[in-house]
Formats: sequence, structure tokens, C-alpha cells
Amino acid sequence: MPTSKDVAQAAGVAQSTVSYVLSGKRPISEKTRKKVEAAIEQLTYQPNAGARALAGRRTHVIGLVIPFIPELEMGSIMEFVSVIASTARQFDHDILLITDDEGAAGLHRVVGQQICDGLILMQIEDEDERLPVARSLNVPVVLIGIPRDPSGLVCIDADFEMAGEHCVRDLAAAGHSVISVIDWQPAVTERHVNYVDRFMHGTDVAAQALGVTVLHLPGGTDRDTISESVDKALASTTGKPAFIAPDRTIQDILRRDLSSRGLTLGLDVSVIGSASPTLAELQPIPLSTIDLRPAEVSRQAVKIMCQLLEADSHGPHESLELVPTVITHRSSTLRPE
Amino acid sequence: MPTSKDVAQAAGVAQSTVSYVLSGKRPISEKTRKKVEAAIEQLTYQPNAGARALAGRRTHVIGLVIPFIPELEMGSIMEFVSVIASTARQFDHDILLITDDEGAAGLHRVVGQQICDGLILMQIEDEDERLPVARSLNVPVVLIGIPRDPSGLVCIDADFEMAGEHCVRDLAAAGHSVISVIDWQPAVTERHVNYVDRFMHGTDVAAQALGVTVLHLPGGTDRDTISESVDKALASTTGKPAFIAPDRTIQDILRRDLSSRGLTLGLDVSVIGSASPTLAELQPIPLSTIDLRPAEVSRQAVKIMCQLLEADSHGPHESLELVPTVITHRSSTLRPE
DNA sequence: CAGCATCGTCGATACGCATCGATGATTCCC
DNA sequence: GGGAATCATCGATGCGTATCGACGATGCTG
Repeated sequence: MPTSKDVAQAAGVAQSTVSYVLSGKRPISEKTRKKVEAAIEQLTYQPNAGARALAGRRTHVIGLVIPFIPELEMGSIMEFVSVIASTARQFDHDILLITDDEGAAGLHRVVGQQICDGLILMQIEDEDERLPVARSLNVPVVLIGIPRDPSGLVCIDADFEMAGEHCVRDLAAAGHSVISVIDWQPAVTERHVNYVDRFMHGTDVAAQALGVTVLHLPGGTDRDTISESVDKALASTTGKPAFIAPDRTIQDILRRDLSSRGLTLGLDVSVIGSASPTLAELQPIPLSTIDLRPAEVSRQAVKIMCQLLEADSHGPHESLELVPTVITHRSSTLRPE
Repeated sequence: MPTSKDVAQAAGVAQSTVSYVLSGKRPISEKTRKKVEAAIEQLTYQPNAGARALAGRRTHVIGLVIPFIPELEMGSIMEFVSVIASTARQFDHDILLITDDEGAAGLHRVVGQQICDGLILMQIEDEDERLPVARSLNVPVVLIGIPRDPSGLVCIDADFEMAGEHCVRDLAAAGHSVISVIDWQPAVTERHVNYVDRFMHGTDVAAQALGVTVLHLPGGTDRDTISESVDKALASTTGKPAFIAPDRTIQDILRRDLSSRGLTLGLDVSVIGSASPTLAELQPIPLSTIDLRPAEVSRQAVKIMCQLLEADSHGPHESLELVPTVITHRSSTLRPE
């Protein structure tokens, strides 16, 4: 592997000059720059990351802490991971994967060994054991999700409250006076991620404002739970029923349950679910969805991280950003009157 | 951050002694070791990764190249990623994420900058453009998947041929004389990953050996394609029909199609699909599955990589490992006679 | 044309660790 | 009990880059 010294020699300049050509931190004459660039090209020189980190005190690596095999929702997690990684590259950084089975020790490790310049944490719980660590580390930390006490932390998430509001508003506009919200599955609610509460709160706020009724019903991944919830919903509804099922697994089960009762989506009943546009279109009856913008949340998370890194701010920061959600009408909801 | 020099000072020894205590590459007296370990503990010393990489010419990082948002199968990819990351930790390595939108240039980059000691590539296609690069890099590369020409490469994958064979054998044993194999969805087959061919070949081999008939039918993510395939299958079957649907998306559609025709799984018709045990059990009729062992494939990939790294073998290697698949009977297949 | 600021480049040093050769301290054997 | 072999430790050096101070060259001002 060629070093910057080799490049310097080939270009007939000092090693430091090569460094300055690369960083642009000092003026270099056009002539010298050309010579150096030619030498770099010819030797296919690439700076050594270890040496750069050692001398420059910057690794250009961001640690991403991913949840430990939650067995469910792997697909949506992958979307975050994938977008985070490619966005990081746009900011000239790489992503190091840290699995959550290392726990808080993992955070201390990568920061202590200076493998990473900063950390992005996913799947933040209400009372997350990683929070005290996040606050005490002297590197920037960005949370995807919002804990109960976000003080001293930098958080970003989809605006679940807005999402809940939008769903109710739209269904109310379509003429529904009773709207049933199916909860996320137990595996999610047990994890005490508070986006569930935020979503529910949004539905309540909208309901109150519009004078419609919102029913909160239990979710589950078995048919029976959903079936019971649908029973309850139908029993308390006069007029055509409406459902909001933000959990992807549940919306599948719900749709099947409704059609087995002979109810046609978009005709006898409205359903708003959550899915990528592609998947939503693929359904026999294209699904109206609330898009929680995972890609945009991921991009913002990386962007915020890189801003913090640039600001070189070791002191604690605090901010909270909510990404607006988008509701899309397809065929599974009644048309507004 | 404390350095090994600080530790040495605190313990009253030379810096090199601290290094030897940590690496164990030279004998150290019990007494000295204790002193050094105490100092490390007290200062919460952690070696600087950059310096270590620079001096030791080893980063302890493995690059993982993940496919670029294929929009489908994200869930299963995440399972690979997750297991690879935690297995790597067991071998004292970390995982750096490289998204495939960087293409071959990304490989050159991470190797050239010496960010990684080796690379694991996923989702290998028959004629993958990354193969020439993989062969020419002077770091170990492990492929998950098998290209058309695996010469000079280290490959690992599930034994799809065995999987195909097993499925047919089991259905034949259950009394089926005509067995329909539904192809993967076009999004997969268009990618020219050859596990599809290997699986199909396995089914043919078993069919020939057992004297049963195997029908290969097109797959798709829309109802109509599957429905047509089922029509064809039923038309050519005397006795009870049997289906093999290794594509996860397709098996869902297939199951629904069959029940809409009034056929009960495990009673009127056999279906073998592919799913994690958890998901398979969750179905209304628990699904008999062929397990393609993604976790085991991931573990092996990391293990092989670490062996190559240990052997310090820069020269090209060549090997091919197939992980045995496991077939599990649940209720969606007829019982053997 | 002397004096001074500006520009472009160089040499030296630091970053933190691994490793090699050397050196003193022990132990062993005849 | 003296020389060889072994053991435990130290000091010095190198890994490749970033950065700082210094310095010669150039341009400008009065």
C-alpha cells in the first residue's frame, strides 16, 4: 500500500504538502496541486484510516446500535439501517454495527476504544437503560425514538401524534362517527416504546376536536384477539365501521378477518394501515396508509449527527425533532362525502 | 482518555510491559500482571483502536456488504446482518456496514483505506460484478451465496439442493405422486441468484429417484399468477395435490388461494413453505417448513472469515461450504402413510 | 529600493500502540 | 561455583497522518 510519503516522493514535494492538498487547510499553488494529484492517481493512494484517526482524532465512523433480534419488525429495522448507512456515506462517514446484546457495555467499548465519533441509538424505550450512558458519554448521541425524559438528549422520531390525528380526521371526514384503533401487538407494547402512546393521544385529541368517538382495542398476532376486537368495534358502531391498524402484522390479520365477515374494504368499512407504498399497492384492495417515514427519520438522524460532529460539541446537547407523517388514500377507505 | 503510557506509569512499569500484559505475547510475572491489571481497572483504560490498527496492521473490523434496499426480503436480510454482527463480536471483531450502492468502488475504498481486515458479501449473483474485485483484493473475502464460477473464492450458503430434495422426498412419502413447486417471485429470479436453480435441481433429482412428477410453476406476488399456477397444478394432479413454496411472500398468497377454494391444508392438500419456526407456529394451520438456516449460514460465514484472518493468508483461497437445511413437519402436510 | 506582509512549502513532532533487541535477574547443570 | 540457558522487563523504534512553526520567495508600499 502506498503512503502519503510515497506520493510526496513521486510528486517531488514534502509529505505535509500532500496532506494539505488533501485537506485543503492551507493554500497550495495550482502547479503543486496538479503534481500531487497526478501522483495520487498514479499510485492509487488512499489515506490509512488508522493513522488518520490517530493523528486527527476523528474516525469518520458512526456507531449504530441495533435492537437485538426482536424477531418481529426486522424488515422495517432493515430499512432504517440501510438508509442510515447510505446517508452516512454522503457525509463521508461509515457505519459500525453494534448489536444491543452487548448492552450499555458495548457503548462504553466503542467510545472508549475510539472506534466511533458518535452513536445513533434505535428503538428507544421509555426508561431505557442506555440513557444514563448516552448522557455521560462525551461523544454526540442521537436517539431515534423519544424516552420519557428526553432532557439532555438529542431525539428524533416520526410525529406519531400527528399520525394519529390525521388518521382520525380523515376517517371522520369520510363520514365515520365511531373509529376503532387497534393497538400494536403485545410484543411491541411490552417493550414500552412510547410512540404507541403518542399515536393514541393523537387520535384522542382529534376525536375530541371533531366530536367523534375513538375506541381503543387490543391488538395481537392471533386471529382470535383481532376477531374479538372487531366484534367489540361492530357492536359499538352505528353506520359503517372504521379501523386504524398501525401495526403491520395486525393489519394483515384484520383485513382477512373483515373479508371473512363479508365486509368489503372501502365499501362497507374503512381501514387505514401502515405499509410501504409498494406493498400497499400490491394488496387486492390497495391499502390507505399512514406513512411513518422511516427513511426520512433515518436521514435526519444522520444529518443531525454529522452537524454535531462538525460543531465538535462535546458538551451535552438537547433537541427534539419530529418528522411529519403522510397519509395516503387508496381504496381501503370510504371516499370523503 | 488514559493511554497505555498512563497505565504504565500508574503501575510503575514500562509501556511495553502493559502491551505484553494485554496481548500475552511474552511471559509476565504474576506480580507485575496484577499491578498492571489493577492500574487498567482503576483508570478504565481501553486501547485506542486507531493506534492499534496502525501499529498492529489489524483493524479487527470486518466489512459487510449489504444489498441495496431490495425493498423485499428486508426482514430476512436483517436476520443475517444481526447474527453476523453478534457472531463477529464473539471473535473480537466489529462489523462495518457497506451498502451496495457504492458498488465495487466501496470495496476498494474500505480495503484501500484499511478500515477493514476482510469482507463478507451477501446476495451473490451468478455473474456478480463484485467477483473480479473480490478475487483481486489482498484481504480475505467470504461470499454468502454461490456464483456461477466460484473458483478462487470462498463461498458459503444453505444447501438448497438438499432442501429441494427433502421437500420432494417428504411429500412423496406422504403419498403424493404429483408435486408442484412454485417458483420464487420475479423480483428474486430477475436477480439471477442461483439458489433458485439449485433448489429446483434438488427437486428434480429426488423426483427422478422416486418416480414422482414435479411440476415447476411460475411464482408472483399477485393473486392471479398464483391462482393460475394452482389451476395448472390441480389440472395435472390425480389424488391430493402438494405444493412447495419456498418464497415467503408467495406462500402466504398460496395458502389464501387454497383455502378460498375450500381446500384444507394438511387434509386435502399439502403445503411446505419457508418461515421461522415462530411464524410458522403462528399460522391458523401451523405450516410445515423447510428451514434454510440463515442464522447458521451467518455464523459460519463469520467463523470462516476469522479463520482466514487468523491464518493471515493473503493469497487467494478457495472453498465451498453448504449448510444442511432442516425440514419440519407441522400441520400443513399430510401425514406419511 | 528598502521594508514588510503574503503566499507556498518544508521539516519536525505528536498521536498511542506493537514489537524487536537488549539487559539484568534467576535458575540449572556438571 | 562458573557458564549456559531461561525468564521478566525495559528502551527504542516504526506504523502513516495531521498540524505547527519556520523559512524562502514573491509582491506591494512608500
